[in-house]
Amino acid sequence: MKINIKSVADKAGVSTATISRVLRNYPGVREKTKKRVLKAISELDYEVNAVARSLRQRKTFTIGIIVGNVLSQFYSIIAKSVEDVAHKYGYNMILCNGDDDPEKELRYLKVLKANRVDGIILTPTGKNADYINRLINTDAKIVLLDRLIDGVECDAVLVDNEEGAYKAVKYLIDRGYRRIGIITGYLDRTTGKGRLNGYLRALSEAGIPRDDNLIKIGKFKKRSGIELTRELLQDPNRPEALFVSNLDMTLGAMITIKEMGLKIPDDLGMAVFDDSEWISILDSPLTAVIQPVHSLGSTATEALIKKINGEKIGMNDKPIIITLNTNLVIRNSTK
Amino acid sequence: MKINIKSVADKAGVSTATISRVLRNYPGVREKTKKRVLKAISELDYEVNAVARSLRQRKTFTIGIIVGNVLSQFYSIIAKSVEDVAHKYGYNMILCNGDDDPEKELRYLKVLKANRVDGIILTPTGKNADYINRLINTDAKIVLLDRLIDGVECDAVLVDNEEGAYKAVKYLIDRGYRRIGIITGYLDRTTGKGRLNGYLRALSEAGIPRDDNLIKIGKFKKRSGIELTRELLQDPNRPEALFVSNLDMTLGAMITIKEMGLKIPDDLGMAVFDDSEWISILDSPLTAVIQPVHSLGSTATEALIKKINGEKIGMNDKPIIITLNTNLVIRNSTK
DNA sequence: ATGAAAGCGCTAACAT
DNA sequence: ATGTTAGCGCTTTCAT
Repeated sequence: MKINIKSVADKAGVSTATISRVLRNYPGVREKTKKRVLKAISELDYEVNAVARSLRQRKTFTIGIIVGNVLSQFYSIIAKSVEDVAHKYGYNMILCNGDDDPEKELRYLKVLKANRVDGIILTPTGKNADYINRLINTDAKIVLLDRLIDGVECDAVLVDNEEGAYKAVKYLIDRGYRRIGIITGYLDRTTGKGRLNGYLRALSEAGIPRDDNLIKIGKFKKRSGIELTRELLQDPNRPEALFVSNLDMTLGAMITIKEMGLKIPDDLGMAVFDDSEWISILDSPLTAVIQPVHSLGSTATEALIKKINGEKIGMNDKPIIITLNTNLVIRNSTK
Repeated sequence: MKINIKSVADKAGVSTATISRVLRNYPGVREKTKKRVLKAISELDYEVNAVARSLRQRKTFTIGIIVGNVLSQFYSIIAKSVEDVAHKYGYNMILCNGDDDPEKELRYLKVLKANRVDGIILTPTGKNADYINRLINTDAKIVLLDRLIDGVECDAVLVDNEEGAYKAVKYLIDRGYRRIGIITGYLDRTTGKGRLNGYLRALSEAGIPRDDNLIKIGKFKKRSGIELTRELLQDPNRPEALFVSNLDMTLGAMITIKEMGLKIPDDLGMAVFDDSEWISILDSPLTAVIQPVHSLGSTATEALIKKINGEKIGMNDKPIIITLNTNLVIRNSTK
């Protein structure tokens, strides 16, 4: 037997309108009636049908989030912080694993639209600009996280990648290193490009000429870290220090370094982007740029919910881009 | 201007029923009509309203999953594997972070019910047995993951915790250790209890008497790992080897061990439950019990979808409990 | 304070 | 092959 608002109404001897009022704590229901209704609800184990409610109210109280890959620590922290804030405001979260694949991203954007989520937080691949622009034009509420998209004007929450990388590389330079290698990811991404730029700025400020042999571009994945580190370190004229620009690549780098039998900091100085507790218990804990990952997620979600509620978050209709700062923790990975 | 199935119908000059048929690839629509409809759909950028469809079909093509804590590697792998399989069958996933908190668990169970998800995968806290039984009785499709609940009969997918722990501890014994400490979590959980039992079985088979000073029970969290390891190792009569029964506690244990300046394996032998790539690049990579985490998630999801489709997965209406095996990887954490 | 009834956008049974 | 229509379960306007 299916129970719905009608069953409750019948049982309580009132109309469905009254049940609805009680359900939403609407004023104007006599205390006595309310009691009777609540009794019926509990006796029938009635739970409102959110699907029907969403249809009627044109509001789902659900936000969608598309992340690159839940398996990486960065995104799982994002997922958690988004969910925390969403929940605080009574929203549910549909988590989608975009896998950094533009096709999956597009598919999920469509799924989220079909499900009429109230808003979307997107860690964009950088593609699908057309579709995303169309969404924005049809009044979809979107906040970008961690990266921007060429050709799309949209509110976003980012990290100051350049400054973070700059601080780390400058630290290496201050410690006396001159030949510093960098391993970074996709340059068509805000993150990859920014981190490279920070590296270059630190070098140039110190009057160290750019050496393209020391610059390796990969995919922000462990595999890239393994391979690029090998390329860099097998060179007879290898760098004295390494800056690795995300955690997954750092894992890869450490695998190669261990395999080659190199010791940090004796054989190689190191600084990395992204922190992890595992990094801090390594034999030589790594100096790292800490991203405010939790704030990234919560800030984006707060902004999204404001947008959903119709509050303006930027000024004069320009999209707002919030940039959060990083911190450098000094550990024992340099001489 | 809102566009719905009616707008498309008007534009294509057919009835909404025909649009619906095209949308769902129903046979019995003339090719020519279909083309016209598709054209109208694309021109209007129409996307079906899944909320309305769900209401009508009484089917949301959504499954809910409640995990302990997405921040831990274990659960994020689970989330990913569940999502992969769900997606393969055309289901979306609502991810809920139960935080191992019975109240949050209950709240989320209600949310999922209200949203009429087609099924639920639950990593249970062990509480809320009454509510969960009521759900099951009202025909909700639920599969438990990783743990069981006292007083609830429900399909489940587990790991052979006892056997895994047994193998690890037996290995330590085979390497010559006799005084072996264990750090484990909640004994009222299938996991905590099973892992302790495996430890005890290995000891008893080897004729080593149980020593309660060597058994530390905590919360499966980093903090417990830190504290319990300290208790164990500060004892003048400290164990020669340590078995830690999950990854978060292992992180904690390593923090304490590093802090105390102890060396593995010289000062202490180690074996742990759960693997991680970080564990394998430690100075002394740890011998570890590998759980088939990915299979856990995918097996549970496959089972859930079968249930949703009305296929029986157990025999004669008994719930089915699938137990997956673990593997022991030997590394360099013992003498 | 409460009820009647329309309608959110879709699907499915039935009719043509 | 296509259309008509009722209705999924709720909310909301308008009556009373």
